[in-house]
Amino acid sequence: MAVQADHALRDAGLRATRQRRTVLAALRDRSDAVTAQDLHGELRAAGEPVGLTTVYRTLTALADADFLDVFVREGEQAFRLCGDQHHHHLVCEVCGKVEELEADQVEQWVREVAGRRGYQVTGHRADIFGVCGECS
Amino acid sequence: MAVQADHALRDAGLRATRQRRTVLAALRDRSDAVTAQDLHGELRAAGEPVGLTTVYRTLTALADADFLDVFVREGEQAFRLCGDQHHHHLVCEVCGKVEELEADQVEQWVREVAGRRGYQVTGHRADIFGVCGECS
DNA sequence: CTGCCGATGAACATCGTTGTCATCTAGTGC
DNA sequence: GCACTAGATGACAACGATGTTCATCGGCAG
Repeated sequence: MAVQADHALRDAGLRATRQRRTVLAALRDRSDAVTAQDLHGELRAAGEPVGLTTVYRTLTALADADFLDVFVREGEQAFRLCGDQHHHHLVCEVCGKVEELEADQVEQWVREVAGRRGYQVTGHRADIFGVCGECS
Repeated sequence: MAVQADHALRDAGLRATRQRRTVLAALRDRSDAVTAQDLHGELRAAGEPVGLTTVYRTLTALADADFLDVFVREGEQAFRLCGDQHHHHLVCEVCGKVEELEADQVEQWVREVAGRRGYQVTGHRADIFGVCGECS
């Protein structure tokens, strides 16, 4: 696993440091999105000495490399490990759990609309917010 | 027009002040999204004495009343006057122009997915980013 | 017209995030 | 192994967006 993490980091053009491995491992263990500050707090509480700046930089770097999804809520950004394929999200607003979705219907809609209006598509996003079965 | 603006404000439970009319008028004149700071700067430059705090408060209040759409880009939020019906967006990343879309396909997809996974839907968003005909 | 209460705005406080810089270390070449 | 160097770290400062305060102003109901 540590090896996998190293490869992932290497692929992103990043060195495999203890701090980065720690951050990646922490992200692997959860299906909800975390804030840099929260993650930093948890790592510190777990006895992992990692600087706040480093957590921010690591998360940003991983997000830039498309390893993480970024959610913006209430003025702060939360990160979450994600698949490497294009996908959409189903987010539980109570427990914060995130499920990834494929959506051919949406992809098709995007192509249709953009084509009809003469736009060249550079990207799109489609997310659903709700309350999952367990939380309701 | 001023009367319309007053009604709009009244409907939102807000008093029709000179500053709010000014902000609303400025928003009416553009189809791209503006930042509170930018709008404040422009109003000041145009000789309209409006406080930054007031611009923030007015935009937030109008957004809460669903008069404005809120976009988040690069850590700051941009506001844009929008129709009162639920809609999606087609955004030109070059000129910033925003077109509103209706999308039954998307609505249907949302219901399907949520239903299948046992979620109660509280909201969703679907936006397309691209380059419009004029800009490409 | 008058009074009340919401609205304003300048100054200040806060909070998430990014920049700085001296120090450290992963990973390469020997 | 070993030394070297570019990249990484982290304590701290700085920054920009937004929240708060409070004295003052003005919309609008009566």
